[in-house]
Amino acid sequence: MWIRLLGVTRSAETTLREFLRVKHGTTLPRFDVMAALFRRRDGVTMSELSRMLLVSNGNATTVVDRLEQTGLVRRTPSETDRRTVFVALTPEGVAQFETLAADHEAEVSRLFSRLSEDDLEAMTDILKRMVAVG
Amino acid sequence: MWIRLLGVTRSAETTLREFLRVKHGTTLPRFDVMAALFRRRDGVTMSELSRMLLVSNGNATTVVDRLEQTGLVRRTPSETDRRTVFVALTPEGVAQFETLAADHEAEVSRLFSRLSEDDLEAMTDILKRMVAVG
DNA sequence: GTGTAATATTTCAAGCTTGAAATTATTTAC
DNA sequence: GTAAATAATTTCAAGCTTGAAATATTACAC
Repeated sequence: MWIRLLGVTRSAETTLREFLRVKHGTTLPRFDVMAALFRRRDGVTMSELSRMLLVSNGNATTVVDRLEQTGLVRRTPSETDRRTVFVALTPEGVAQFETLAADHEAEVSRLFSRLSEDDLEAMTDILKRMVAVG
Repeated sequence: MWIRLLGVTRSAETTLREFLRVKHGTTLPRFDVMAALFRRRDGVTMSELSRMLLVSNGNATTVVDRLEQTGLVRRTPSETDRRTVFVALTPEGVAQFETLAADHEAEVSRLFSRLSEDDLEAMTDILKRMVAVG
């Protein structure tokens, strides 16, 4: 089961990576960061971000660095705690993500088009119960 | 559903990576290669290997390079086709993998211990139908 | 208030991963 | 038989990812 789960996930990721690269000139990690920031439009801390994406802190730093360099993302130091930094999409980031999002959504639907509504529900239900044994 | 699938898979991978690092001083990609070679004890070509693991050719090359350097894996040029190379576990590789395998298996079971037999079956069934829309 | 622990982020080295280009070898169409 | 297409592998640059160490700041115990 685990092998199969990994296989399906990897295939889907490969397809999505290719899709983002060819059609939108971006990468999966960048998309993931932007999606997280789009969901939390007023900004999140670096730690929150890496927890949301299940990646290391160092990783979040470098991906945000690159997105910041291309002007899609902005860092704002917290005024109350000088350790923390808030990250948020810039207007350009929001705009670019909006054009990506619908397209990406369609691609995901296409990828899983073989599954019925019942399948999706059953799958989601099981996945919910799977979270974090640690 | 896709978000959740990705989340569960990433968490599991993180746990397994940590497990392999701490308990066995190895990495997930190395383990994956060894597992593939263990299943096909008489050897596979580099291309077969990367197809089995769903990684790029270049990636397979570098992971095999490192495993070869530490003597766990051996490359043998084909006698009939001078382009192809067979990769196989060395006796040390087999021995090391055997001690890993049982332990890894137990860790995977532990990770998914919340699921019933029925869940596992339902999940496997759905995953089977999900493969490769492309 | 001071010292210690905890928290937030970045930096760093090492390894992983990709896609494209390069190399070498085989097959196929004429 | 030869040229072109196909195939197997490696090399390469760029980017991703991790875990640990370093830095800076805040919270807490006393």
